[in-house]
Amino acid sequence: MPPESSPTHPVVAPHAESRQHPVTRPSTGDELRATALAQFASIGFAGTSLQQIADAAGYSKSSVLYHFASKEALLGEVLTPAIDRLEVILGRFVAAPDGTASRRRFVDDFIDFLLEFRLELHTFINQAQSLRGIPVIDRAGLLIVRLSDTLCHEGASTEDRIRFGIALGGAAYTLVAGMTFLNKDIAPADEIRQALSVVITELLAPVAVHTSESRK
Amino acid sequence: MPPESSPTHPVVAPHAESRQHPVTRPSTGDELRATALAQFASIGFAGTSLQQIADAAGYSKSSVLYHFASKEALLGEVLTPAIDRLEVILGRFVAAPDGTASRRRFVDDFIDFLLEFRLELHTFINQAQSLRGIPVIDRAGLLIVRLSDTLCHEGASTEDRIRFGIALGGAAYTLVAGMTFLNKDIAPADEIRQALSVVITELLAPVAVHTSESRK
DNA sequence: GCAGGATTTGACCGATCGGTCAAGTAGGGT
DNA sequence: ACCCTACTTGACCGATCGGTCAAATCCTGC
Repeated sequence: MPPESSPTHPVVAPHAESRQHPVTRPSTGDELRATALAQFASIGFAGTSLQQIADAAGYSKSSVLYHFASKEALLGEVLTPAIDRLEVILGRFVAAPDGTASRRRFVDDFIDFLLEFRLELHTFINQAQSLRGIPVIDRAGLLIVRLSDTLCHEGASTEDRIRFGIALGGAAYTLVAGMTFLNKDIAPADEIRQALSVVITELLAPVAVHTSESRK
Repeated sequence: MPPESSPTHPVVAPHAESRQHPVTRPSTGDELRATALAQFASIGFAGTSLQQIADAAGYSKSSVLYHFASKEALLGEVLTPAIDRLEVILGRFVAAPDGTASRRRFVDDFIDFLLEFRLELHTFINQAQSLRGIPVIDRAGLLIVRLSDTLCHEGASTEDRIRFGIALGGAAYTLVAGMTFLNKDIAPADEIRQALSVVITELLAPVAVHTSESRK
């Protein structure tokens, strides 16, 4: 029976260290997940073969299928943490009272999400339509729609929707594809974070104004 | 020998009508190009098989390979018109004197380009990294870099680069993927155009200000 | 009607696809 | 020593991959 996924059980190192320092080396499953994610994001799910993933990670194809029931299951395990995180962010946002401060914190949360799960977002964003029917994809799709509806309310203008779409798709592209051939990783990291914050706020702020802080 | 590509020669209908009215039905090559483009954009080049393209277009796989030398050649013919158009737009922009009016016309040209070649742009934008080495892809990559450099000048800030990336990737995403599951094609078409114009100008205007119209 | 190029197609090729299976190795508890 | 579990792997399966080729079929000028 494959090692069950849910929490990657540490087994050793009683003094819990979360990051993969040489003390707690990443498990085989983690290596495979990371390798698969990189391939899914750049070549696409349909275009990535289990053999490629296995070769890139230094295992055999059979080992990949030992750790994950199928290629789709592997995709599910790869994307789930990102979707969980996005769900938390959205939940926190709808729970808080409408207001500028709440909006601002949401944007901050969202940018943290973008930076941490850029590959997962890029994978989902650009392939959701062709992967419809896979549970994890459908779940993510519903989340995105909920997010859009929450940010734009019901009577949102076309411009508001387009602002949200450009922020979402633009960030996903810039942080993954654009990063590696527009600016050759010339990125002081926190400089990127700050620039991203300015632009995303600029894109999503008008939406906030329309819906809750319109005429003060 | 396959029918040569360059200009789709009409053969009939001396009174030239460019659009595919029932009078001049689209040629087999055009049908295949359109079908392939749709598949490349949604499933990805690597994930699309010649069989799928043939089936979707109502031909056999052999027919596809009769009209196009290979899968890569098909990709090339599909993307080339868009790249040609982009090249013209960029050329016109660098030829004109730096100024706000020139910038504004460039944004208009660019939005026309986005709307007309949305599938081509989406295909290239999200798969350029994994398709490096294919001539048409490398050519498009160079164009994008030139475009970025022209818009941002040399000493452009990280924020400027990110603005350009978000505008480019965001528009490509919104017009293709976002369109079909965020807003169920509720799009009065010119309403989309206008909203797009506002948001793209907003994203690229600061770049213009920095480089040429900074301190008036 | 007929010749001849343009087009379409099915049969076929070696390679690779996702996935199954059984044989094997490694190591810890007893 | 023993066994049991976790893990890894190569051989193998039917299906499909991109691509070749030679027979059909279609269409047009004569």
